[in-house]
Amino acid sequence: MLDIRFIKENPELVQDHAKKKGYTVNIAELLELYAISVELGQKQDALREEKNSLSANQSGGRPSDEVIERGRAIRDEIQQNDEAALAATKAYQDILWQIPNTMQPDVPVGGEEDSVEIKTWGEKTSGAIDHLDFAVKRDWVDFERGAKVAGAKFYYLKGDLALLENAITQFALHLVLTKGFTYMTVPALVNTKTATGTGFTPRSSDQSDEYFIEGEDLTLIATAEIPITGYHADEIIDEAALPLFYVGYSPSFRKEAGTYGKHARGLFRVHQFNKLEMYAFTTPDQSLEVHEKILAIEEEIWQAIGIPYHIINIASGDLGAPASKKYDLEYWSPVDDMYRELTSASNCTDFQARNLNIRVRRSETGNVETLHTLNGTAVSLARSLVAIIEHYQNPDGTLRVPAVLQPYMGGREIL
RNA sequence: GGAGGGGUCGCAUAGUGGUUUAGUGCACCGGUCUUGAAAACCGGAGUGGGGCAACUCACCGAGAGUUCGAAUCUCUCCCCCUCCGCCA
Repeated sequence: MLDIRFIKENPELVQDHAKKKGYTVNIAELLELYAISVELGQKQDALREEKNSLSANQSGGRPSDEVIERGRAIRDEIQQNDEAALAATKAYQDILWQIPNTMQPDVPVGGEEDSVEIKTWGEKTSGAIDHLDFAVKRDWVDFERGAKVAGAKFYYLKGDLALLENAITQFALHLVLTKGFTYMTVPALVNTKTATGTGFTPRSSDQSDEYFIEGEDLTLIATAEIPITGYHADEIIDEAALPLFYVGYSPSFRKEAGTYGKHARGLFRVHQFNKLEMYAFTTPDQSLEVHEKILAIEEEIWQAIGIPYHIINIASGDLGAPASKKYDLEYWSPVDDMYRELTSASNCTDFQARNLNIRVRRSETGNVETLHTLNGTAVSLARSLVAIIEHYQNPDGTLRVPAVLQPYMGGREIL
């Protein structure tokens, strides 16, 4: 969520950015409800002050009937006001939670088609066999048995393709580790507080993309970003420790309801995939630079593997609530003759951190402030396999192994 | 899952209804002393909200309750420890 005081000082800005992101929120109503909440809170505080002074004057034994009578009256009044005060607080907070993060000045305004290409790398080629046809012929992937065992869009990876997935993970992990990241594995299920704090919709929402465990306060993670964000919840981190870099490996679960249109075939969009995710906790003044660093690592990975791509600066309408700016790395698909999303890097500034109460203690002043969080995909495995099959296939049905992955495939050059 | 024991301001602890809006030790910051440091002594210091400020409110795992008054009593839940059960 945003800082209510920031909203109070910049109502037009917040309203404008929310609109550009495609969110319908009423800032004027929010501020009105907030004012009511503060006013009721002040009233309660005054009553509590009197209550405290009454009991502070007692030194043991039973106070006079008068004092008890006054105490009862105060207690009842506090209780009566409490309902309205809590309702007012909830009313403004309900709106506050719906307000998306503000954006950085260089975010393009508009919908998906307004995202701006800022860089291209590699050669666009054309004409390749669809990854699913290619892989099924080699008995490398089995969606039919996935459906039998779990449901549509679940799958098995088999043999060399499963081994290649492991090789990609190992290669990317070792590369990221040279950049100062700490490797962690994470809980694949998280509680509601962690999921919603990271910016994912709760169980109650019909738009939720997450799977929920019935009868438990548990959500299957859609990305390791969720448990890593929660890792430092309710902590105050010394400035000297920042930036903190983590790289987490986890399965990712997504319902992907209503996305059965284009590009739904095969491994590109599935209900479960493995992912290696980079994550950073930074001071507010470090996050812009770290965002570029994370993007640079993503580029380094995909240049090393040898997949042509471009980088786009995601337009406002496609950013989502938590991100203040987002880069996508889209690889060039010689099957579809278009770019398709492969990885993503977001600067969520203090939006997630405020939800989960993650702060930094400044070295010089000792002041405490909300820190910044960033996340970026190192490799998203199912999609990585699609890209590699499309670009490294041979006409005879064999697959070349990208040179940097060969050490992780026992030196094999052809699969 | 069962039984028992616990969760207190960074760490360690005191506190079983009213000068506790939480004491003490360690660590931390400032000062005295010292050539400098250590030690000793003096003082300061939690997080969040409201207020221009003085100041004030909330927070002792979370929530609810009893009471004029709750860290302290009651209930529910969460987490940790020990033992048992189950199990990679």
